Order: sequence, then structure tokens, then C-alpha cells
Amino acid sequence: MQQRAIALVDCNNFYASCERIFQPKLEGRPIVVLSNNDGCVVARSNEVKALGVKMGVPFFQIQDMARRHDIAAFSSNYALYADMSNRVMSVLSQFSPHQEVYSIDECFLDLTGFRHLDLAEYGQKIRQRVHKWLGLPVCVGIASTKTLAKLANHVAKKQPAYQSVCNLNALSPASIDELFAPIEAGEVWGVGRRTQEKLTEMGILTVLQLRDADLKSIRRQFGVVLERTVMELRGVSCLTLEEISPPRQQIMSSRSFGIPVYDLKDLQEAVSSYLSRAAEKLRRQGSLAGAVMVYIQTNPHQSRAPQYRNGITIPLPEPSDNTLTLTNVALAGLKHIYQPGYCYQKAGIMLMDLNNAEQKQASLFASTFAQNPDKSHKLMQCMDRINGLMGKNTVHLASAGMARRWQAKNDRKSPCYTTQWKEIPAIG
DNA sequence: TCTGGGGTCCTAGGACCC
DNA sequence: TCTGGGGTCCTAGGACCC
Repeated sequence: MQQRAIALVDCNNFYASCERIFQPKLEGRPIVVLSNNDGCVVARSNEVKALGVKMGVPFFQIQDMARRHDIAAFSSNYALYADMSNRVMSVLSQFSPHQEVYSIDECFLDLTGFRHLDLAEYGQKIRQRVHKWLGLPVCVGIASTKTLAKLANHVAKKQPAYQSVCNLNALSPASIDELFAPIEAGEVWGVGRRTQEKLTEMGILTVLQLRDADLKSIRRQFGVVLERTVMELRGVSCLTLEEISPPRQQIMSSRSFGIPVYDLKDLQEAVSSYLSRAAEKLRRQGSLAGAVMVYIQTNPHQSRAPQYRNGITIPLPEPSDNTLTLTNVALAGLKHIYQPGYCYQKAGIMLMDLNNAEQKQASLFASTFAQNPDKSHKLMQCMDRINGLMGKNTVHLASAGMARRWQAKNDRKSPCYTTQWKEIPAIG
């Protein structure tokens, strides 16, 4: 079988880079992007990484350092990142007929058909076009399997000699061994903290050692997943390119609150608004939910305060994608688990047992909406269209509240430069 | 007193990813 | 004072059935 050529294209420090595009004066200045509620650091520019700030640290823990080094901190602006991501993916799709969008900032491209070209050069072309058209830096890793392509990307990022593009297919076996020998096994895609610890105990420290480990004992100790990973490191492709993403099997929506919440009323508003978002996603992918889960919890980090967490899953008599139906179920569940007297930090909902709306099974027992499914369907369509055209939350259920005191903090959010007419950058 | 064995389905929990 | 959110897959163990 011919050797495949899979590229992994990954944006460098994606969120931080997005912020920089529209504020060029931030070039060279350390930047962090914060998680929801301005809680943790979820993206760091190179300057911040150099300062030793780790991924996921609570922002308040580094606030002194942030002041000392003049770190620019941003609330996350998902509308901006999602829009920039779409643009990146669209540019990248020009370089191969086979693309798998793997996450918001990376995608696989099948370049097998382009093997007659110098693929390192081709990778440079990709990089330059994304940079020229969008102002975003990317790195490219190319190899015969997805796992190796991820690793090649890691090399492209870390080793300046490669100038952001690394093609393992062009290297001799001896130079690949040399390349893999100093890289920690934990850098491999699919090897997390736990697995790395266990591997270390077995004396497997490097990528090279993992690749050459005894397959049977890997299988026995870790299961099929890591076995596959080792095979992929050997150049045996076990993971296919998934060009069309399968519909989600569950849809979650949860948020921490911006302020401490005690009242059922606030929780109801939050749950209702999370549910609306999730139901929109549900309808967009053309699914129906068979069950709704709702949960609430106090802040687990505040160990001295009384703790309470609870959740309940409620099956629906008949699968639905109707916001009103789903909300009623979620709010009934919430009422059931709510205990007064606690300081709640977070609530969430999950739509479960999703299945295709076209294969809907009629219930034996007619429910309120089943008596008039057309009407409810049209109402939802109408809501989705208005919100699509006029902006999120233009129309929403009254139960989602108007004041929304509990909403997460995001004081440091940049404008939606690319998705809101009134926030388009002006040159003057 | 002696008390099988194999299959399926479901769930919870763990591990991983970004 | 201040600690994110949203997913997937696999496995083990229990319930249940014949």
C-alpha cells in the first residue's frame, strides 16, 4: 500500500493570536485569554509561555505577575474565534479535497495525492497563505498517520530549524529515531497524564521507547486505545480522516455564575437560558432529545462553605427539539433537586439520547405538543430565524429572565470585529 | 450439604482531547 | 475575593435472562 501523507495544520496560540490581529500594538506584548467568567488562563502568547505561566492556572494567582509584565488579559470572545476559525478552515480547504476539521484551531488535510510535490514546500505555501490572508500564524506537520502528523506538528512548533513545517515522510529512519529519542512520551496524542505516569513506571519515557515497546504488554496494561497509538507511531494507520463530523450524541450547556446565587429564581433563569442555547444547537443538527439532565452545584474550591451538588436525568415521554417542552422538563427537574440555603456556583443542562428527527417514533400517548406538532415546529423555526438574523437572544423565553444578574463576568472582552456591524474596526 | 455458565444490556467512572 | 466548558471512547461490573 502506498504511504499516505497526512498534514496537521494547527494555529499557534489561536485565541491570543486572534486578539492580536485587530490590535497590532499588542505585537510583542504578552497576552492571555481567560476562560468563561474570567477564571482561568486558556490561551497564552509565546511571551507569556516564556514567563512560565501554565495552561489552566486561575487568573487571580498570576495577577501580580500580570501587572509586573504588563500582560494584556482578555475575556474569551467565542464569536470572534469561531468566525476566524471558519475563515482559516476555508483557506485550508483550498489545499486538499480531503479535510477533517478537528477542532476550532486545527485540521487534518490528506495530501496523499500531492506526493509528487515537495511537501515541505507545500506546507510553507499553506503557512504563508493563512498568514497573508488572515494574519494568523500556523504550523504544519506532515506524516503517514494522524498520530505522527500531530507529532510532526509538535516538532515544527518547538524546533526552529524546521521553520514551522515538518515532514516526517522525508526523513530517513535513522533521523526519525534521533528526532524521537529526546521527546517525552507524554507529547504523543492520546497519552495523557495518567498514562504517562504509568509508562514512566514501566521505564518508557520517550516517544522512541513508546514506539518500540512490546505491543502485547501495551495492550494488556492500557487497552486497545494506546495499542492503536503505538501502531500509528510505527506508521500503521489506524485512524481515518473523518471529513464529515457525525452529529453530536449529547449537547451540554453550563456556566459558572458571575455572582453567588442562592435563589431558585436565578437558577431557573440560568437553566432556562442554557437550555435555549442547547436546543438551538439540537435543532441545527436536526436531532431530537430523548432525555434532559439538569444539575446544580456549590463551589467545590470553597471547602469551608457547605457543599451540595446534585443532578437529575428525566426521560421524555417522546423525543423533542422544542425549547418550551425541554425547558419545562428541565425546570421541573431543577425544582426537584434545589435545596435552599446553599451558595450555588454553577448550573448546567445536558440533552441526551439524541436521535435523528426524521426517524422520530410516535408516542402511544399523545402529549400536548404532539397534538399540534406543526405549530410548535414553526414556532421554533421562527425563533431560530429571528435570532439568526437579529442576533442571539433577540427573542427568548420569559423564564430565561431579563436582568440576569447571575451572568458570568467578561469585562475584558474585545469587540466582535468580524461578526457585528457596529463593532467593525474603523480606520481613522 | 451440594448451588452453572454464558450472553446481553446498561451504567458509572476513568481517561483522553481541545 | 477571584479556580472553564464541551465533547468522545473504553472498560468493568451489576442486573437480568435462559
